[in-house]
Amino acid sequence: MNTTIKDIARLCDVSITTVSRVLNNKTESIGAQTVKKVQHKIDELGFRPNLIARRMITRQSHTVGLVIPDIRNPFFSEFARGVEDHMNNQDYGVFLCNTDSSLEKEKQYMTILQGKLTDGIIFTTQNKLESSKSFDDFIKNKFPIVLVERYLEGIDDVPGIYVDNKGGAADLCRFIISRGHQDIACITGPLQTTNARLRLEGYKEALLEAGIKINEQIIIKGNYRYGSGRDGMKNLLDNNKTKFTAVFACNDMMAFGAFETLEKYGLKVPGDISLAGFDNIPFPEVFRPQITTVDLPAYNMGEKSAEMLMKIIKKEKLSDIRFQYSLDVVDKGSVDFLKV
Amino acid sequence: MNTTIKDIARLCDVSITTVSRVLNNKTESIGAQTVKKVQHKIDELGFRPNLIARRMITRQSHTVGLVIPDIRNPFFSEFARGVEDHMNNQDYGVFLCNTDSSLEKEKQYMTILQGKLTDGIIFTTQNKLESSKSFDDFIKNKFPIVLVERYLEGIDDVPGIYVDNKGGAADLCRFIISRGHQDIACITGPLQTTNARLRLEGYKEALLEAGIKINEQIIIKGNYRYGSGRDGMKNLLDNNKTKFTAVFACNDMMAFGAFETLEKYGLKVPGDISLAGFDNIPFPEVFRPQITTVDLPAYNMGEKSAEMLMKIIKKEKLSDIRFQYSLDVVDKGSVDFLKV
DNA sequence: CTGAAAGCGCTAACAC
DNA sequence: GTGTTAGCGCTTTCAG
Repeated sequence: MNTTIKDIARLCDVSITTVSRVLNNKTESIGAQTVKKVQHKIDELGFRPNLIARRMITRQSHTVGLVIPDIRNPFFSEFARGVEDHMNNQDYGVFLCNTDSSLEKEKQYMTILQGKLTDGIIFTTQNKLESSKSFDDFIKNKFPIVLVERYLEGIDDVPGIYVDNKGGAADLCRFIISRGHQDIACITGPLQTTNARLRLEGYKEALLEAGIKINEQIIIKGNYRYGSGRDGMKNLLDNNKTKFTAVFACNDMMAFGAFETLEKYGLKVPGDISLAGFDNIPFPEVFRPQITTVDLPAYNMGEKSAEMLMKIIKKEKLSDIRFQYSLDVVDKGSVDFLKV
Repeated sequence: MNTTIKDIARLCDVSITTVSRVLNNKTESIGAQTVKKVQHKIDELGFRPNLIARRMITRQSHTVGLVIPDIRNPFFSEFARGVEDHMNNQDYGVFLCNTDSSLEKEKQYMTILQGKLTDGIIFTTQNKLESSKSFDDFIKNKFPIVLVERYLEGIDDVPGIYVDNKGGAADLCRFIISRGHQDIACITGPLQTTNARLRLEGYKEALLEAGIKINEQIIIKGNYRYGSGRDGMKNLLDNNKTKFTAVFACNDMMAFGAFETLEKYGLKVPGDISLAGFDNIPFPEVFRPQITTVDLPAYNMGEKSAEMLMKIIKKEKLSDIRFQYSLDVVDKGSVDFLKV
């Protein structure tokens, strides 16, 4: 049997209320002697109050759920750390849920998290259709939730944080164009997802604005994974009849994959082909290749979403129900001036 | 007000016991009609039982704590994923705690986790003295815990999983020696930690066994961080009078740092200097440099520790109280045959 | 087959 | 200053 507040009370010859008060630092109205006596016993026995019981009464779990596709993805581990650090400062804990973006797992976790296990949820997903099914309950129940880069059609009153995918992609492409490139290929993300579509839109916007015609032949569909970058590049090199001098891969992983192919074909980056990605996955600076990219402020986004969630939980007013980060291009030298 | 089991009972005109039974699938002894009626109401209202209340009674949280230094470190995110996957299969959740190896944070988290929030803890730490202070309570309380690569002096009845640091380092150095190298420098980890000491011991063992004299001049103290690899290498190159043809950095991050310096000095790896690390941090294969290293099976270790912890929680018998992984060298070509 | 009642360990009015 | 008491929402004997 575990020691409880009752045991302490008995041992100290006081009521459980008194013990409870000491435990909660409500000592203003208790004799200094009593406090000391009780505290001493608590320390002596190494007694820890049962938080579950406390939570039952106070009706808050002091925990939030963090639902992400995969903690091994550097973006999400950065993000998670941002969440945890902020929550930790507020005396909140984090319950980790990896879903692999599987609808099944997402639902399963959501159900558990709703069971009073958490006071709120930060939810991210990727690589799949933007359905709102998993959220119906949450939205109905008004369960505190913050969405991260999740675009729900027809629903705009759910708090969320977003990045300016379109603007970032456009800026990056403008940068490429400013180096003299006109024939710029694109390896897209999975176009069922809004953020992949937005990046593609940004690409098109920048080209059109520069008076460059969109050539669908050099727009290859990928899925944000390494392999699809590698294969997409192969495809571009083997089957395509249009020339191109630069490639915009819609995320870094695909850019790395594309690089593998370029290297295999004996093409230099930059020099023969310029290459750019998106995400700014953090690697040591000595690593090669270094690919020009667009930075996603993962840690900040984690902190920000934690901050928003806390406000919702504490019923404070949100300044913006949706927050959008603008994105910066990070020049790492993989895009150079076009030689004439 | 939230719906509770009581509401369902009232609405269905049955007792709360009956509702509880339906909720827990103990329907053998209930009329099919009743079950249907109750289940229907539950679905209709989207009712979810309060898990906190349930936990209070059943006295188990179905959650484990995962205490790690930093989820952003690829080793720990792999590890964490292994833990989560195993726990998930057992219907257990994971409560994430980043400590930055700070004693303060560790204690803070431990206290919370012990407060019945979790049924057990998986604990890892690094970069500091192996004191048992944080654990006194746990060990006294017999709180289920699994240590990961944490060596506690004088305590050997606490379950833990370990890797064969000494053997791995020795094998790696034997590999280097087998390529003809005799003058092998070493950049160590922080020697207050047991695992850094063990890696150094492995290095020495391999050299001695090959009849090579240990030269303390080319053993540089590092701290497992990138910067200390970079600076250690500089130190080795600038101030040291003994020649060396290979360097064993006691982890990959330091090896990458060392590589930065070598590159800056115009030295080729391999060719001019052979270089090896430890950990096998996962990066895409296109990346350069690729450093020969010793693989740490992070994901497996996560799964294994989760498995051990579950056995302890369920009071099943552990086959071994301590489990040790043997380690394999991964040749990535950064160590070549010594030119004569 | 079903229900009444006793708690789990704690907090929070409300008394004294 | 301190104690009594009534729950929080659920599970679980034990009766019927």
